Amino acid sequence: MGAVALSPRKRPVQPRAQATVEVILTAAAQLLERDGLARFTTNAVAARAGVSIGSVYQYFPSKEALTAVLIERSLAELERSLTQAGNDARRMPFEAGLRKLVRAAIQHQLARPALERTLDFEERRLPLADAAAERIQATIVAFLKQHQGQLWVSNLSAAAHDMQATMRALIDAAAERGERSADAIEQRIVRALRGYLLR
Amino acid sequence: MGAVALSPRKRPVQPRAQATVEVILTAAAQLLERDGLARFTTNAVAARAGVSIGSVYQYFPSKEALTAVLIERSLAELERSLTQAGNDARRMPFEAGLRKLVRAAIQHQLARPALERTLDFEERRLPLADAAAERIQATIVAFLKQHQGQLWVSNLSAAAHDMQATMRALIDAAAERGERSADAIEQRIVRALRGYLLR
DNA sequence: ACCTGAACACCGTTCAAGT
DNA sequence: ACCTGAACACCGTTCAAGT
Repeated sequence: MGAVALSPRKRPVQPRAQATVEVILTAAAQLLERDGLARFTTNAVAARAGVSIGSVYQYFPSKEALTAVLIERSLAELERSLTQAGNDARRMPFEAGLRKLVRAAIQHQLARPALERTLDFEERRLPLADAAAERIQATIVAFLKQHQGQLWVSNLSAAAHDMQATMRALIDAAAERGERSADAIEQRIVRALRGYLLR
Repeated sequence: MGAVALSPRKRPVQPRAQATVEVILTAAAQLLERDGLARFTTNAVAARAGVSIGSVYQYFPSKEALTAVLIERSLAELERSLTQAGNDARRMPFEAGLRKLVRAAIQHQLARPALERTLDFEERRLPLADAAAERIQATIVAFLKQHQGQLWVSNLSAAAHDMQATMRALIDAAAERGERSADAIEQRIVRALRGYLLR
């Protein structure tokens, strides 16, 4: 029935408590990375973090709230490098700028491919209204707007959405095959997006 | 520790039992479609199917075995329409053939987008060795081989894998935005794949 | 052959009790 | 303020008992 509570319950004020929260989040990330959602249990998180289950629920109102924080942190990180890439791209021709954005996404996703893939899935399942996600979308739309004259697409917002989906899919697919060369992945994504976008 | 058992446990021989298995699978599909993995419980499946939980476990050794059968059926269906499309494509130039394949994938995925997306996620989580999936891959590789002279890609197997990932991503993204026009989706996917593939 | 439902181990979450 | 762990409702899975 009721929606799942996702926002952290209570802010840790003492340094000791901040450390507890970090150790819990680290354990959660490691479990999600190693075993995916299947063995991601609150008991396993507490055990791996070396705290009692009660401590987990003191700061996180639900299992999903743990995932939500990991998603937010990941998005904040992606936002930082994508904003930087977007700024660099401003003085570049279309394809060089596109390459900058693609490169930022690859580096982010390829750092921890298994974790990112799971977070991604949960991101679409959970009703997060994340500000970083909206700024990421806005950065891509701004890039597209800048080159709109050369582009085939008219709905820039939908195009930005499709770009993110395509980048994620091709990075995940490469990671699944065990590929690790960012250069080769970059080239393929740029080719696909150029075909999608250009007039 | 041990791997999850995925193959059906026992074949229903009497018509009554075949009906039981079907009603269980239908309930499972409806639950997955409506609520995703979150509320997909064996108890809910049994209740919705109107059978006892014992009956579910008589035919399926685990919850994942239910999902596995749904995945296999979905792949078998996609294989049928993709094989047909591949045959039609044989007498066509590259882009018309590509369009045939893309159209088949769209029609399959857009029929039940939410269900297909969840099955897709589980497909990569579960250790399925599905024959239909390999024939789908082979069909796409065969198509690529036929036009290899015009193509930029050298690793046809990786390219076929990327094509499937791209198609799924762009169909899912469109479905997520509420888009329902197969024509518009087709055009965007064909543009992206043409850019990816062509020299 | 097929179906049932109580039983058991485990998971998500709460809460009274401690420091 | 922070932490603990027993307690409870529920879920995955089994199995003895039925037709």
